[in-house]
Amino acid sequence: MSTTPYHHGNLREALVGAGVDVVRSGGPEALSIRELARRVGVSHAAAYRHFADREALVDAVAERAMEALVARVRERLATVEDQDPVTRARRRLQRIGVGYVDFALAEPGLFRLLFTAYPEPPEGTDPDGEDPYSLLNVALDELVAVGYLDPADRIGADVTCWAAVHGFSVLSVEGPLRGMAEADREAALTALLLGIDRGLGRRGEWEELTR
Amino acid sequence: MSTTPYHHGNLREALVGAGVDVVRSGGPEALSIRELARRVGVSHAAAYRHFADREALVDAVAERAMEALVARVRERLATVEDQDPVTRARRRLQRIGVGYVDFALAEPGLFRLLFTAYPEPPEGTDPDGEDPYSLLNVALDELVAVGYLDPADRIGADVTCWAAVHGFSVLSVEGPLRGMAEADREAALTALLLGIDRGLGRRGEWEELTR
DNA sequence: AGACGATGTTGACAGCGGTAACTTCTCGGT
DNA sequence: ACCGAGAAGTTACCGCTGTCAACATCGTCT
Repeated sequence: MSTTPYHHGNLREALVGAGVDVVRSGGPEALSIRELARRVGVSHAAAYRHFADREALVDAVAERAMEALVARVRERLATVEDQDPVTRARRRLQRIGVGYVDFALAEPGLFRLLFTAYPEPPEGTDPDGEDPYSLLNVALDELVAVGYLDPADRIGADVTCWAAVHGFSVLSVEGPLRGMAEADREAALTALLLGIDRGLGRRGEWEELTR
Repeated sequence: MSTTPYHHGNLREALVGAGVDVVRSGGPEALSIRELARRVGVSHAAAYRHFADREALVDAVAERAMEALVARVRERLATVEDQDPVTRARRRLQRIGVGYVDFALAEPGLFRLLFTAYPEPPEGTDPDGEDPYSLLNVALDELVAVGYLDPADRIGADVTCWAAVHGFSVLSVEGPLRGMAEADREAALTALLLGIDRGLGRRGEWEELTR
């Protein structure tokens, strides 16, 4: 009876969990059905009872990665303590960016996986409404509400912010900015977020946001 | 004698050329040594006389892709005809961004390949000095020279611009912005480039850059 | 002429995604 | 309490890939 039972119990979860481990250490390209089956101690064909194909498995792991990303951003968001509404809103936007990049650098494998799952839109508006894009939009609406961001400039601001932060992450994780010294990267990110903040704010009534 | 000669002549070039074709139509994942060999009409192992492994082949194709990207950006750059030095410099920066994104959307396969070649830095400072990053730096220096960009803000400006434009491209080509309506994307890109321009310019002495 | 190095071929191996046919277990209805 | 249906796992196979080793062919230099 000490022999492993014929049925695993909850193979699906086990596979996804192993998938997260593999991607964390080896990146998306290390994610193979056979490798995961091996890790879980099951034949490779068993996985097909729970996933239509490799892509479905990748998607499932990507979902986990997305949850981790959102968690990281929320975490950073929670550290904002400013009282002044304007400063607070601006800082919140900044924190979203910091959290996003943080995650990308801390978990390059998971981050790359998120945008490697080519066929299906990795983010978009999740039905459960838990994606970084939503958080970003909330933050931008807040900036409009407190009067920092001109409503006319609100259009396209989401894409601009997302593109800048995502681009920075991609270039840092798998692009030419990889291998940049930590301090330099920190400075570059600060400059980038400052640039966004500056580009969004109304002219005149502007004051540098402290680090 | 009409039989194909035993030696191909210049197999390396032929393989890379076929590689470009394959990637253009099928993306980086369609790039396989055997497929290229088949297209060129040569045995699958012949490629190993010219490339150490698949990665080397991918790199060679990526180099071509990079040349095409630079060509596209230069092309766009050449269309700037403004006389006023400041406007001219600002517009040149804008054109670089437009060209970059244009290429990404026109050649998604080649663009993705550029940043799929994980192990080796795809861009970086090429010895022959022909990469988009150099063009960007020249444009930014120009902005400083004409007095539009504060020298203090020059630091990190390169990364900020690159990140924003690259991020926009990535999100449009393989990310959540894929499938966005053409007009919407156009508007979003305009807003993004405007945001960059605005974020860089000195306060006060500022005036909207016409489309 | 003849040897040699570069180039191309054939054949093999392992690992991958995916499918089919078969086995084992679980569970719900009588 | 049974027992049959279907869920879950297994083995065996296919074709594809990258990669290597052994062999064949060609131009070229002496």
